[in-house]
Amino acid sequence: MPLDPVARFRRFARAATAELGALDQSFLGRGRPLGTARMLNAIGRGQGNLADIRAHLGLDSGLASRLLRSLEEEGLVETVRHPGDGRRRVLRLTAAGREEFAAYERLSDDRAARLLAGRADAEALLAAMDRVALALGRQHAEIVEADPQGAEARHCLGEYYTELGRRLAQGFDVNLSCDPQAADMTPPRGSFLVALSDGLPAGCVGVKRGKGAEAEIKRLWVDPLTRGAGLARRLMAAAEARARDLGIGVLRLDTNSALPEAVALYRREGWTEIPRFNDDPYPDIFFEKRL
Amino acid sequence: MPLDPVARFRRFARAATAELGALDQSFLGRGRPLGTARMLNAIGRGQGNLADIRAHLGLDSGLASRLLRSLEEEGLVETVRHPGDGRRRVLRLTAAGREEFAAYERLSDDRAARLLAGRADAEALLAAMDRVALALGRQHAEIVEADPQGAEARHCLGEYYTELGRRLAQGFDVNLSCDPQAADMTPPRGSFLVALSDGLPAGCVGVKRGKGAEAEIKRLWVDPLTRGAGLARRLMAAAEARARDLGIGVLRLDTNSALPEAVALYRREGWTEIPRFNDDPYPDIFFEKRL
DNA sequence: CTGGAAATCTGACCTAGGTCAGGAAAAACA
DNA sequence: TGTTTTTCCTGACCTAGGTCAGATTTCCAG
Repeated sequence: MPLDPVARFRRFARAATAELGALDQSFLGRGRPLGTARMLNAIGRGQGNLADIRAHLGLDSGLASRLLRSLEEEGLVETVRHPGDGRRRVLRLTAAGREEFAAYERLSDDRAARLLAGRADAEALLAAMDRVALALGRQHAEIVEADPQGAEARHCLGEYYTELGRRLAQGFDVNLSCDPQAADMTPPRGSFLVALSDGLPAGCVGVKRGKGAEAEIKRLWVDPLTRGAGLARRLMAAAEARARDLGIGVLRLDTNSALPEAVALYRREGWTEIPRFNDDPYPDIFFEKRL
Repeated sequence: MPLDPVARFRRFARAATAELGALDQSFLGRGRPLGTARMLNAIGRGQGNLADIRAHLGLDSGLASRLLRSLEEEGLVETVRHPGDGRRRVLRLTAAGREEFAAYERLSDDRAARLLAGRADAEALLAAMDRVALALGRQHAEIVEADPQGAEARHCLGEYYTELGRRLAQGFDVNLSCDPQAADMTPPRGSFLVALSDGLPAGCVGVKRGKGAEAEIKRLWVDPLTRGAGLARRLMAAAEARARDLGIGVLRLDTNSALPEAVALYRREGWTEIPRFNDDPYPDIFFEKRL
């Protein structure tokens, strides 16, 4: 007796609206209108550019200007001339502003912690939330360069190894594979890119410089929940662009035919198959692309 | 490399806020302010009582009055005196109002259908949404009397049988058990109660009248995702109250010790164990309660 | 150096939403 | 019967949010 999918979706929408509406309301507890609080939040998250904030929050320029003014009058935000462009203003929290921002963060964290506390099935609930969040926010992931030994990278690589172990017939042991050196994937030699969906890692790719001018794509991975939205393609495009910036003329990569969606992606994106170029035990198919 | 639970929750909150905020915005497309649209919606869902709507939408009496006036002026709603209490007014959609209400419903349905369409993992996504919706909206389930052969009841009973089959060592086959007659669980003989979480069934219980004055509790079931919020207790309390209304003085029930949480619930709620009173092959433990 | 474009600000104005005090009508109660 | 309570309505008023036209300052291309 399956339930109507549309009704299920709408039940979800109503429950989430009610819950998250209450979350919005809780922001009003600090005696500041919601619009002002949202702008403070955006600045606190490092958005220093008024135009970006306007676009992000969907505000009219007049309104944005007034909200900013009121934050300045409260002493929470200070503005300085943009060094390169005198028309712009760069926004920054004052000490008091950082304090206030932290108070808002605490409100959200407490609420989240309270909702999760004392639930035996918290992990299952979080997994469900991840799935929904990634499904709703698929397109919004942003790709940034990251430290290949940082927390985001370690999360992605851990998931990558786990998945390889599950999908390769012979399993996967990092120690048997040629694990790239971090320095080879750090500028100016190479690069490591992470896709962040709302600040949490959702995918990665490395550009690893070898001896001399040769370079390889390594460790392409996308969170299973996010697949199907073209994120792998975006990661590859970003990696190629970054490689070009680093003066790399030819990229190579190795992969395994047990990963057909990856092989199909490479073919689709203009990679050409070449003979084996290393003695790593795991790959069985090799590609090259001239930039 | 597990991610921070609070960060995961907040990613979910942000994604859902953005998505569902857009959903709210879409209601503005029909040229009516949100408050008015919400009131139209509440009336369309059968809320005919102004005070209830005020409470439900959290409106001031003055504001509610004005919103209602504007719907009347548009010719979407008509009010008549409450038959028993001349101070009250009963609200009802006109033909034009029903048309408009249907248009809003279609907006929501289309949006839901569009988001689900073309997703290979739609069922997994819906399951995740169910889990989140039930976790967030646990407390809101309402208990109503239903036709034991209606769609909600059939859904609950199907899930109930499946779960019994999984949990009883010998499996479960409805045909071997004494399946209650629908008429015995329909007023005035008995009753069948369904818990609805946002309109979708989340649990059920039956009061089945036997020959003469004896009566039994049957088919107590709560959706696994909703468990832990006391819904089973509420269902039992509602069933007992309904039984009392129907003039029943003593209730009995049978269950199985492979369902320890049910047995614990009965003991906690004041039921006393009695000897076997039927020859059904599945139960192995029997209870009674005087009302 | 000059005219157009970009980034922001200012003032005027509007709507939606919300609060409050009090009024009218009906019901409940003593 | 008269008094109190309940239900809803009305008018006055306020705030947050949003729009628009035009001003100011700066940048940039020619």
